[in-house]
Amino acid sequence: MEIQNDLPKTFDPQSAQDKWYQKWMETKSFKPKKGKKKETFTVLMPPPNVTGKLHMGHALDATTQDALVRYKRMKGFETLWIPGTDHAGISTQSVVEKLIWKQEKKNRHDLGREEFTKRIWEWKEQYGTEIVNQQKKMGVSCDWDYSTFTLDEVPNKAVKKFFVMLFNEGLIYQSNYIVNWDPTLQSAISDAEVEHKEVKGHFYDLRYKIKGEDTELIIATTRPETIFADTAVAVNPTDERFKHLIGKMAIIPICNREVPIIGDEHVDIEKGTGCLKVTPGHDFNDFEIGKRHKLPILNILNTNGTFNEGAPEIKGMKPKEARAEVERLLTELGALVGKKDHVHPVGHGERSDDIIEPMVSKQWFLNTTSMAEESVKAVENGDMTFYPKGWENTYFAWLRNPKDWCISRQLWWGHQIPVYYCRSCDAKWAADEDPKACVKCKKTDFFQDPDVLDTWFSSGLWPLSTLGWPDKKAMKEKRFDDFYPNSTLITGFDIIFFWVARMMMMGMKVTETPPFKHVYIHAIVRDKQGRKMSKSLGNGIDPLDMINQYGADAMRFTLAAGSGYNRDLNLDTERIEGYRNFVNKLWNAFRFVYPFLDKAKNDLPAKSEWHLHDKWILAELNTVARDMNEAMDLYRYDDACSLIYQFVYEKFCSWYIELSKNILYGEDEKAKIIRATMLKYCFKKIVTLLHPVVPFITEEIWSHLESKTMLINQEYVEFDSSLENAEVQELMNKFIEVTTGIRNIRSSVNLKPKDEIDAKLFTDDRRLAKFMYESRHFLKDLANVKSGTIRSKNHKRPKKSASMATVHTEIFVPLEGLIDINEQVNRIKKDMDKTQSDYQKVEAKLNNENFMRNAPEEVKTEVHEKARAFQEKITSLNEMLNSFQ
RNA sequence: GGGCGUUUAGCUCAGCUGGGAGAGCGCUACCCUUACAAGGUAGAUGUCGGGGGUUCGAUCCCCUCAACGCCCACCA
Repeated sequence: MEIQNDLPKTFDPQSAQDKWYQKWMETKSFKPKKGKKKETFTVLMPPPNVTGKLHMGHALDATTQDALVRYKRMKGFETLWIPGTDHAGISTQSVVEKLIWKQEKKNRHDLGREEFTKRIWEWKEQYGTEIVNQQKKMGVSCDWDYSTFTLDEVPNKAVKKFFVMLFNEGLIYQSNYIVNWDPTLQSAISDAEVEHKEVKGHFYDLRYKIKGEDTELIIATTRPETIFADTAVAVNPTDERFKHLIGKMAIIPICNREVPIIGDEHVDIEKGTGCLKVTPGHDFNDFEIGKRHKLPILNILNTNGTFNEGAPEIKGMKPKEARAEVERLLTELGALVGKKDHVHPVGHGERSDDIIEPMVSKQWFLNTTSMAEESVKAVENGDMTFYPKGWENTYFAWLRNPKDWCISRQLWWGHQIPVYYCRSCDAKWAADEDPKACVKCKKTDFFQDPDVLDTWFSSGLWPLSTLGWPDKKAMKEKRFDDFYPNSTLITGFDIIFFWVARMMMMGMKVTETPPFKHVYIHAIVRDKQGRKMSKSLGNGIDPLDMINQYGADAMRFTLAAGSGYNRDLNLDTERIEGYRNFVNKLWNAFRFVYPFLDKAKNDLPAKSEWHLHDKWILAELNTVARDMNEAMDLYRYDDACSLIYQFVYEKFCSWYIELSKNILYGEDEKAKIIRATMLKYCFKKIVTLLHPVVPFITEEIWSHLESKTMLINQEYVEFDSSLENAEVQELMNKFIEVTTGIRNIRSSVNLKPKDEIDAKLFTDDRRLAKFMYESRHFLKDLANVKSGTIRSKNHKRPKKSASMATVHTEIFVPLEGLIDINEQVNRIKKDMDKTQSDYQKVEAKLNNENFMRNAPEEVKTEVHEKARAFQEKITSLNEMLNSFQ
């Protein structure tokens, strides 16, 4: 029969991608719509930084979120997915500043604040659009009308509103405090932005003279260049060696300044020499010691990290150079008594990778103590849940030990701090609207604080501001009341405290409700060897390359299949290729069904008309639907993918389609119609189940199944108890086992596919016997069985046949003369050995009194059943061996 | 220094409340069989990191050791 098929032999992802994304946009399919469920479902996209191109991590983000969003939408939730981009303060400012330097040899100060920020805006317009285009390529079904940039008007209002609120409560305060100073950025950064790295350095032992005595102290330090800022020497007050010196004065070498010797518990007797130089201006611990002892604070660094006039001998030098110079001076003076290699952690700027200098400066801080407490409670009492649960430990670790958050940055790109200072009086106030006059003296000579807020300050308010808060009109338009709180937040574990914790604190502070109910933490994408993808290693994989090469669906399926509760996802492009093949397999399965679609009815026939194959495939499909729903509800994308993958290959293509050929190419018109209907029905369910993960090919196939509707709007497949049929599933499993057995025999004697065979089956399973008999035509297609007999096991077995046994059926293929008898006998003996060893294991259990006494009834029945089955197989194998006698 | 995690087939990983070890990729053999060679059929492969314990029974629970990874922590 000549079958017409105008579908291409391989699936073309690119055209489907463009076509359907456009269609979905035109039909506004991404906008929230009331579904059969009353609830809404909200997902907030972690806004990518505007600093550049999307990487695989974003692709994973996009895939897991889009799959979830499409799934929930199909389940009938009124679903909203909010996109956006982040201004990423430090990151963006330095990228653009570098670019301008490269092109024009000008830094930001040459341009001035206004011009410089204007340039960043221009740059943002360009890259922001590029990011959106990339996301669209991936198929993200977010509502673009909700798209928000962190520096938009509403987020800016949110930032000011929140700032003023906390300022007035006294939770935001300004203080001279020791902060992490990044000399490259020339700004303070928060603790969370500091990365500690092991650095090779030295332990220097320095000799300090004691005033008025002939003794000295040896002090160990890794930073001799900071001696100029020392304001004390500390020993442990219980240290017998030194406690008599407390209260005396020590003399700092080089500068010959006198500083008090103090006793402080912080000093570790074991560490170093047990004597500590105290530098409150440039060391976090020393700052605390200084506070306890009311020591003066000296600052010997400029904002660019060079030394200032406080350290005349090394003025203008950078720390490394200065250290060498100080070492030289100390040696000259004979004050350096030792130098040992020493590896120790040193803070580096997350963005600049520069060594962080602790420095005292006036900064804005946010006291997070009570907010952190609330955020911890919300997770403890289940108002917010982490998936996988283990990540709550990371969250707790951070929030149970809250530190005040340094929120001011000496940058230009960001939300300027809404605090105003009067030049005419001493007034200082926060305002969420541009003030007209000084709140106190009413004069108009005032200025705004030049600093901007930490990027994460606006990110923390993201769940609120994207829904319009605090602007009443915007909140109404964006339906804040319907969509807040968000349902699920999906993100990587690397920003649990940067972002998740901050959103929790800030969201709960404003609304007293956690901003989301679930947080699903996905893996970090690494290369196939488990290394982080990075520019320096050159092992990054560009999602767009993958989409061009294999299609968005294949990439998405790969990422989803690799995402469960794991923390690493080692991505090998070979896997994408493998799933590209799966996508193509699905396409070709559809190509098979396609020519018969005109025969298919829209509704399933009455159950009485269903063939056993139909009952079976629908039961299997139903099981898969149930399990996939469960998997998706738990964010087990890996399970969901593997379930449908297995079903499509192992059940649907290998058996149901193969078994359908005999009917569809046959003469029985009625049977053809029923089978075509069934195939169409199955296909609709399959593409529905797959759509959240591979939206493009499924929508394409759907368009051939139902031209009037779109799959994106269909209802997801739910479990239907009326389709359950364990009996038929068992029978089909046996059928498959026997058929595979016959093929196995064929393969073992090297028969060509064209060689027809005669098969003799022996079984006492009467239902199976009946079904095998009815399936004789199918066996011709499946294993080229020309003729055969089916008998019960009390019949005589044929002599010298190729044979094998399942626990229920013996298969004999008479091939006398064609087979190697020894080989066949060995095969059976090998099977016998295995079966006997299996049997002995279960038999041992049954003979074990303790097992029989303690094991639960169902386990015992199971073991009994196994023993019986093995026994039956052993009997069968013996029959076979006998047939060679 | 503290915490978390990982260790299962050559590779990447799954194994729920303990009851005969799984998937994908790769590999081997044979096949261009009328949806698909981006395919089909059949097949091989594991002292479930080491040691101890609990149990009738441990990949799974407990203890311990080891290796690797990540996070946090004040640069004496």
